[in-house]
Amino acid sequence: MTYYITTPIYYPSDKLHIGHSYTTVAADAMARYKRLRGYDVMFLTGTDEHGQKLERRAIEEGVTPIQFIDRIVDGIKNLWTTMDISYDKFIRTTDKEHVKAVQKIFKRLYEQGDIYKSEYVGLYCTPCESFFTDHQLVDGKCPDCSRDVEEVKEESYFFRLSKYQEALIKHIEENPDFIQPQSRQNEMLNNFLRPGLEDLCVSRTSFKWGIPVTFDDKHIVYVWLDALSNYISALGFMSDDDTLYKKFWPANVQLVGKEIVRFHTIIWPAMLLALGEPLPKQVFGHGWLVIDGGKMSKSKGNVVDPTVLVERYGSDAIRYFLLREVAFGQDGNFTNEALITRINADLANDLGNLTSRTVAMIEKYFDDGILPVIQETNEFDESVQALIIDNVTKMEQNMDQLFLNSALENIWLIIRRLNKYIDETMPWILAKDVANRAKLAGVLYTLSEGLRIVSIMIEPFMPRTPDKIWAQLGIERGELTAWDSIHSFGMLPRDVQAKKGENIFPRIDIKKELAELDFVETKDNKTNKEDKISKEDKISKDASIVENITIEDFSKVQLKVGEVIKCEKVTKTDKLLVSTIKIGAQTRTIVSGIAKYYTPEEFVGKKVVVVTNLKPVKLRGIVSEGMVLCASDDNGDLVAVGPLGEMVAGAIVK
RNA sequence: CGCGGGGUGGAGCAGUUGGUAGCUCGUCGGGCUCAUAAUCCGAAGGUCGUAGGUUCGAAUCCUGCCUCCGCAACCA
Repeated sequence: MTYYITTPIYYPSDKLHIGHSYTTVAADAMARYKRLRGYDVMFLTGTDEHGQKLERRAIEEGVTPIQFIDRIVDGIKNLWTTMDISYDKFIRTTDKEHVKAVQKIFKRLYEQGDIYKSEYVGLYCTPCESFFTDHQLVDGKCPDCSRDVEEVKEESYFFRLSKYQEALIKHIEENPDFIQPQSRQNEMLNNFLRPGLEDLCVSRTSFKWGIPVTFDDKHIVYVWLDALSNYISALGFMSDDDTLYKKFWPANVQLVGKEIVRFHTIIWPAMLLALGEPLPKQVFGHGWLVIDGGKMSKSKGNVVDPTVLVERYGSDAIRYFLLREVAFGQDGNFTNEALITRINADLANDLGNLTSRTVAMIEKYFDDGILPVIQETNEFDESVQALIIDNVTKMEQNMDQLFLNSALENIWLIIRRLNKYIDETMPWILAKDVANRAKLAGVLYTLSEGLRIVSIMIEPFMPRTPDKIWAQLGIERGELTAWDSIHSFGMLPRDVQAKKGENIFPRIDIKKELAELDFVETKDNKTNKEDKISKEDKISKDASIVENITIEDFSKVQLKVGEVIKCEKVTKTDKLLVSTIKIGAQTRTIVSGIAKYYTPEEFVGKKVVVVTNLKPVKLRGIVSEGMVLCASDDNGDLVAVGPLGEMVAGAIVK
């Protein structure tokens, strides 16, 4: 039995954040679980190392692309080591084998007619170095700089994506498990497949950092064909030795974030269809960790660095939190408070404390901490055992569907039941009477055996904790820690020898910790921001340093006070308001991106400062004759600027 | 009418095929003392966004509306 699971390959232009860890930890838990179940597992992760952005980043830093990338990739591998990621292979798209495979794939698709050479016809603005489509243009001019654009034909290779549209729809409809969760499947069908696919441009000539097309070396292979191929090139597809490919492909699960479901469920399968290879059995698009309800992003400065957290709480705790807190497939909140609450409640109080009290009682009540073999059962044993076996079964079912959080819930039901069992049986009372020795030993045996079963069940999620529990229960890794040993209750020999150790999960002082985390993280994000700014300085030396201008320069800008006499929302936009503004005798129509901050009603009647000699532009079909001045802060919050006292509309601002 | 996902006790969420609304955290009261001020029991707290409809019966199906979040578009 084989099991092949992949994560996306990450783009090493920056340090990874907690979101990347989330995907990878989930894949790791599955890989570990399947190994424990006896599968021959291949767990692949890696990095996508080509493209213009990396080329540029390297230039900024004054190093070669590979020097730049090597450094980041080292960091990524270190992160995976500290998070106990048990990948079997780490692929880099700069690996020789990968490069060769991509070149062969490209050639083969070309030779069989699935890739053809054509011209990418685009409208190009030379100063802005950008292509635009027809409807992006404003009055036939560049939307960025309003200069003329020229029609440029760039020779490119295209992949016949459209040819596979019907086959894909059919495959998706016939294999409801192919795209999971269901909502993602709907999205793909409604948004992309049914409206129709366009052929995909798969080569570039505008930059060099990539895999050259062998038969036409002006071209390099563009990201799709390059990056997506990793899942099979890693197994030696089209190489001299494709035993791994034969063994593991098609993948059982390809785990991806929801933002890249489209590439993995349309472009990737189309490529495989073209190659005549089987499609992965499942592509699972999980949700995001959001911070305070919003997306994590560098500009917001709310990026969570997993290394900081792992250093403080250990990888098992972080892994547990990630997999427990959010329903897999949906978005979930990440907050430090939720993290610490979970660690305290579930790990310290429930699991950690259960271990402590069990072990402590065995040591305290029995000589040398060894349970006597003569034991008696009690009225609660049966229900406890039944609950354990039931939840073992349910946990396995949940794992097979990738419901990791539900699987963890099953485990915790057992843990809670065991804590309750202690109160029900009251071993400290039994300990007072020698006549109850056998009964007492029976209670502590049930607890030990329950704990042993739990310790095995948590191993896929928390690879370090089981050893600590086993040490306290006097178990060595072997038959007694094998997965099969949890399918029936009572595998643990009766003469348990317990030995108290350190608390496996110390309780955290939440108030103190939150304050410290806050401090550490703000500092981190700040330095990131500063780093970024200083880098930008390097590329555009003068852009970020504000130059002094003369009064003549300033007087080129004509500013006037205007009164908003009419204002409404531009239909089908989120951000645009169109206002009629009275400036002296004339009125003007001005479009502004302020709908998030002002309603049309409250904007009417406001006196604002308007740039009156700005070249008119068309926005969403409306000619905007000027600009309303607004102040905005780092968070993007925005407020319009107006005269502090009474002033007539049309007054000049200077 | 661009696409998709939400709106469930104070907070965060479950509710797979329609049959008296659950979990965790928090709050309050109680029990216990083996344990990491932990644990166990109990209580308060929800007309499941809203208005209709289907049904013997709907958080669960259908329709309209309100609202939030992503994507797309867009920010002179």
